[in-house]
Amino acid sequence: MAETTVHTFQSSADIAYNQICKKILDGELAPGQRLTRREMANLTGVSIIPVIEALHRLEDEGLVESVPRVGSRVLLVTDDVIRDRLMLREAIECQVVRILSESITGEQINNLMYMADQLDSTSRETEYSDVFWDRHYRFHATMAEYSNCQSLITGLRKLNLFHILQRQTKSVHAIRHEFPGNWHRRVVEAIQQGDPDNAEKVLREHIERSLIFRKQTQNRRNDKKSKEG
Amino acid sequence: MAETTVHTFQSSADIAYNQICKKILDGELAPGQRLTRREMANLTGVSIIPVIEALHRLEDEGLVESVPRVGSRVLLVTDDVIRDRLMLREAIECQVVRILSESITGEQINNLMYMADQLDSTSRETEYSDVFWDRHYRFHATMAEYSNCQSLITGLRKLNLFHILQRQTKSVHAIRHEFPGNWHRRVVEAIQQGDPDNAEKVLREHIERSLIFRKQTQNRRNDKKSKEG
DNA sequence: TCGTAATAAACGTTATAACATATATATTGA
DNA sequence: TCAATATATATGTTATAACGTTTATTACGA
Repeated sequence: MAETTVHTFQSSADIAYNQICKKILDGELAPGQRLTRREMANLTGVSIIPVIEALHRLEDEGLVESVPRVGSRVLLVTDDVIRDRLMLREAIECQVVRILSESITGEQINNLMYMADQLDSTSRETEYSDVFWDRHYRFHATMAEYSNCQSLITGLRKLNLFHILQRQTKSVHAIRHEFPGNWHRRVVEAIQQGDPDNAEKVLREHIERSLIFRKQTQNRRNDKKSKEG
Repeated sequence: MAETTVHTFQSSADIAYNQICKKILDGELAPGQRLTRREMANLTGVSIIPVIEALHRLEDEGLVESVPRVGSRVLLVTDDVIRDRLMLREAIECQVVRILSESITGEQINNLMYMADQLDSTSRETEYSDVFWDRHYRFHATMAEYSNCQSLITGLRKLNLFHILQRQTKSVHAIRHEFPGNWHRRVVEAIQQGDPDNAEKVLREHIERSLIFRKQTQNRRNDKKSKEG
C-alpha cells in the first residue's frame, strides 16, 4: 500500500519477461534448460511474439543464450563464463571507484559507509545468505549509481543478475573466507581519500583474491575428480 | 571471389539489420531520425516482425534508442552520451591492456607492434580519414581479441560502432592534435614490459587527455555561442 | 490570438496461421 | 548389430491483420 501507484502499463512482453526471469533467478528454470517459444507462450499466457521479445531481453541481460534457428536456453554457468564475467566486473567496478574517488559528495560517502558497515557486519555474523547478497548487490549498485554513468550502472546490474544465477551452483559461498571482515568499509575509505589509483588498487586486490580462490577450487575439484576416477 | 563461400543463411531479420545499420553508419539515417517499424519494413522489403528484431539488435549495439509505446530513433550523440561511452571505453580498454600485459605471446606482440606502427604513421602522414579510423578500430579490436574475454571484445565492438556515429559530428577530428606521433607503439611497449599497472597508466593517460580536450572544446563552443547571442 | 477539447491519423503491439529449418524417430541396407 | 537414409515431429521464423495507444490535426471557446 506504500507502493507508488505509477501507471505501469505492462505489455505482454513485460509479463513474459518478468515471469521467465523470476523462474530463472529462482532456479525453477535451471541453467541449460531449453526455453522453447511455444512452451514459454503457454507458460506465460501470452502469444509467441512478445515471448520472442522477452527472450531477447533475457539474452541481453546475460541470463539466456540463443543459437539462431535452434533455440534458447538458460545460460550455462561454465568456468569460462565465470572468468569472463569476473574480468568485466573488475573493469567496471574499478572504473566506478575511480570516478567516485574524484567526484563523490559527503552525503554519498556517508550512505556508502553505512551500507558498507551493515554489509560487513552481515558477513561476520551470519552465514552467506540471501540477505547478505542483497546488501552486497545494493552496495555495489549504489556505487555505480553515484558514478552517474549509465553504461557502468547497466553493466553492473547485469553482472549482479548473473551472480544470482551463479550462486545456484553453491560454489561462491566459499569465497567468504577470503574476505577480511571490514573489506567494504576499506573500499569506501579509499574512495574518500580521493586517490583514484589507490582506490582502484584496493578494489582490484579483492577481486583478484576471489579469482585466485576460484583457481584453487578448480584445482581442488580436479583433484577430487581424479581421486574418484 | 576470394570470399569464403560459407553457407550464410540470412534471415529476414538479418537483412533488415544489415540495411538499417549500414544506413545509420553511412549517415543516411542521421542521429535523431525516427525509425518507424512500418517504414523500415517498406525500406528493407521484409515484414514488421523481423524489423522489430533488427531494431532491438541495433538498440543493443547502442546505435538506436527506443521508448516503449512511442518508437525508435537513431541515437542522439549528446555530450552526456559521449562522456558515458568514454567512461566505459576507459574501463574496458584498461582491463584489456592489463590482461594482455600478463598473458600476451611473442607473436601477438609482433602483430600489435606492426599494427601500431602502421597506425601511428597514418596519423602522422595523412589527415584523419576513414583509413586511419579503420586501422584504429582494428588495432584496438585486436587487443581485445587477444584478451580472450568475450564481454570485453563485444563491449569494445559496440564502442567502435558508436564512434563511427560520433565521427559524423566531425568534432572528433581535432583530437588528433592531442596524440603524440608514436602513441600506439608506446602502448604495445608498455604491454610487452609485463607490468599491468604501468600498461594501464599509459593507456589511461591517453584517454584522459582526449577527455580533457573535449571539455576544452565544450568551453570554446560555449564562448562562441555567447558571442553569437 | 491562444489555450483546450475533440477528432483523425500514425504507430507500436500482438494474436493467428502458415512456412522453413532443425532435431528426433523410424526404416533400410550391409 | 550398426551406420546411413528417409520420414515425422518439434520448433524457430515470419507475413498478415486487427487492436489499443500515442501523436498530430482540427475545431471550439475565451
